[in-house]
Amino acid sequence: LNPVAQRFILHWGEMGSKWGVNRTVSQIHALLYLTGKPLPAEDIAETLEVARSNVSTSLKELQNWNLIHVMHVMGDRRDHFTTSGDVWELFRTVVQERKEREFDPTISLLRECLASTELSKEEATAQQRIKETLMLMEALATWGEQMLRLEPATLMKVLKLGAKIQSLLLPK
Amino acid sequence: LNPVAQRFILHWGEMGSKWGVNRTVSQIHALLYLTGKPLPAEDIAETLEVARSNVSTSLKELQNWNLIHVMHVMGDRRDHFTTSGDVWELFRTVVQERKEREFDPTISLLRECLASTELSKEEATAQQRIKETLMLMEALATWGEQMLRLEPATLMKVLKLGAKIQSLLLPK
DNA sequence: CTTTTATTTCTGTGCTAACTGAAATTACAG
DNA sequence: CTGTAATTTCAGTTAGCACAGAAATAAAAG
Repeated sequence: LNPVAQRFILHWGEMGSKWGVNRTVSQIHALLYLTGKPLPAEDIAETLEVARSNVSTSLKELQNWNLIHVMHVMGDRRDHFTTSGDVWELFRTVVQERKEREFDPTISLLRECLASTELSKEEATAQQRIKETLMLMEALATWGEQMLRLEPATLMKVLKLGAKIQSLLLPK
Repeated sequence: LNPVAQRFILHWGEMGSKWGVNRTVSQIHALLYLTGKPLPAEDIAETLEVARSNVSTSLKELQNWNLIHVMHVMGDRRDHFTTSGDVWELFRTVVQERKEREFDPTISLLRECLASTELSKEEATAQQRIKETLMLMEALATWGEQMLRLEPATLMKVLKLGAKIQSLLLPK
């Protein structure tokens, strides 16, 4: 394994950990991403020097995240795995999944909190703050959904526009 | 502690864990946020039923994240802690910190990877993909910085605009 | 300066999640 | 069918983080 690739993969693993993603899972994904070719589980295990069973579990996890898919190679019975080479698509998938798994349930909970009658008037501050948290999260969720539906190229333009968006906003 | 507040705090703790933030740290922050009033470490420990020392460490951590600050109350020697009641400000702070701690170093690493001469031409795919990852991250970083400099109200308008931004983009 | 109060640092323990290696299962080849 | 290859599941181990409690330090009061 090329030293540059190795550095990338190790860093990606650490990065994953800091964001609540299993290290091996992120490493495997990084490897598939850099390699660009479908790899069988055994090769992955060898390259990353982890147990074959660990690779199996991690691949399942990556499939649950919709980040990789199985492929087959002529004359080879083994499953091979690839990931998209489009970094935008990968980004979109991760955001999408995390939104559904973590963001949406939190929004539900906040709604329930506000619907509850158990908050007395001494807790007006708390109620107000939960409300504002909910509004922020709803706004982010809706906006995120819309942004991720855009084409990568369009999305890139939006990013490039950056703060200049203000000027388009003001005339109103 | 109000049952609603309790639910909120517990959920926030779990949420934190999933994003790589220590559970107690997130819980303390949630408590301070809901309470709205400066609390001494001891009260926090009692309310959350964790060790006083644990609170001490977690408060330090929150200070490192610029999420809370120390206050003093007349006639009370103890340190009291508060967090901003502005959810936008909190959001901004977290994004800012994570960008500096995790995003920026990754960008540096990717640059180093590309500058390295160790990638042979067989690894052209890898090189290309690192490059695209770098470009995405740079674009996000720059854009994020600009967005977070905007006033909360302006930022909210941008979110509300959502995908309609496309129409403002097309005429060009 | 001594005593009390507040806070932090440190050390050991416990818990969780990750991981390995073995066993079981599944899929396929002959 | 039988045997082999591939994959998954499972049980036990390990490693790392979170945490409690004790000890140390710092700050203030008297």
